[in-house]
Amino acid sequence: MSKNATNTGRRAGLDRNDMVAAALALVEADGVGALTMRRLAAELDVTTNTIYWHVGSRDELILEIIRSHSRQIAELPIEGTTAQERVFSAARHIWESSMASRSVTSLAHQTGTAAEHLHPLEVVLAQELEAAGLRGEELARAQRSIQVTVGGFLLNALRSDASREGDARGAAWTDEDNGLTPETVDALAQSPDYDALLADTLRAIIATHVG
Amino acid sequence: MSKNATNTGRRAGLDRNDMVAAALALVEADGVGALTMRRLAAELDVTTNTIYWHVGSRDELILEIIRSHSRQIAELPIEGTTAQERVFSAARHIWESSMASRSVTSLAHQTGTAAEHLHPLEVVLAQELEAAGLRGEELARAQRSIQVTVGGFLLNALRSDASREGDARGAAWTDEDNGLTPETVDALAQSPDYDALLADTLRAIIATHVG
DNA sequence: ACCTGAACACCGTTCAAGT
DNA sequence: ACCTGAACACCGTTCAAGT
Repeated sequence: MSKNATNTGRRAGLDRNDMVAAALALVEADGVGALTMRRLAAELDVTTNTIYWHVGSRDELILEIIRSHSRQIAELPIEGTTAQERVFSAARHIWESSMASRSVTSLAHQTGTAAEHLHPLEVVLAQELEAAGLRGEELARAQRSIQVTVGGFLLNALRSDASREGDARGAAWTDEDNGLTPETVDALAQSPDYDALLADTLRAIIATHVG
Repeated sequence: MSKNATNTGRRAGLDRNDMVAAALALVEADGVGALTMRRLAAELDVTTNTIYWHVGSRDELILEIIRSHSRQIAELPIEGTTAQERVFSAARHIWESSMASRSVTSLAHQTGTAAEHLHPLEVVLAQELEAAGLRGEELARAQRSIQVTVGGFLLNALRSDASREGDARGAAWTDEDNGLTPETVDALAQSPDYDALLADTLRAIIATHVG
């Protein structure tokens, strides 16, 4: 667990960044639930107070994790030639990197720091919207509509991850007498393909704003 | 705190429904954070074990709260004459009743029981989509796209509630050198009108599915 | 059957004290 | 300046015991 071999005295020799890095590693390895001050302290071979001294509080630690990870997000190249395609590409990048690091995304969602987390990619989206000719209030509406929608899909997709196997996700639809067609009930009972669904939804939204 | 005057012995005389009702009242009064087994026990003038005996666990209690509140959701009348208008109306009902009981909605979101919570209103939406001529897989895509989008807006709107006053919500946009137009930055820095934004977004999505 | 008292194994956080 | 030991005020949950 201890990463510094040149530890002469009882000083741990760790700084704020080491704490944040270890916390990020912990979350990525064992999920959001594993991030407790006591576990992190054990991982670093120090007391919880050491973390408090360097970081301040659990909230600050989480904010730093998000900021730190935010800087590590690679800015994928925007693809497409038309304005709609390029905006679509920028929007999907937000989805893709969020899904790529699900644990951190979950942490960001649970702590209300999702905006902070994805800001770099959101800037790229805004730039593409400007390139498409949008400005000011008009751009803000498109931007937010896209951001919020992607956020909604992330929420559901990450929840699907968490729920066990093919359990009773759509059981509510089959186990009751709602006046729906059998083929509709069947379709609703199956687990959705969020990836494809987001693509369709995004295209619909983007078409109304840039075109 | 004690609601039963006819309490002869040391028996509390409370059943499962009383626990769930008190828990629901607690959440609506003091928010999700107030729902601890110990606080609920104190509210009912019993020990936590009494709750465990009647309900089982905190997770079961929350599920029952959601189910109980789900039954209390009034089914507002669908408005509009065209298919698009009526689907829009059904979709907005999900948003409206979720916002009307924010605390329970927050609880449902945090515990992954949002689908359970809003299911009655989602059935109404599905029925309107069938009335609009959709069936099976085609309907499921429309249904989910709408549900997930509304969920995303709820997530953001409820978070805006929680965040203090007019603090640094859009500060990230103004405090940096992203190559954006000043009027765009200004627009993005302001707090969004989720209600109006959802209306626009829903119309865009619905238009692509029912026409 | 229904309920209590006491305890277990956790949390985040703080305070006084050490070097 | 940097870190420990011990404690406070909470959690959810369980177990043996009472009536």
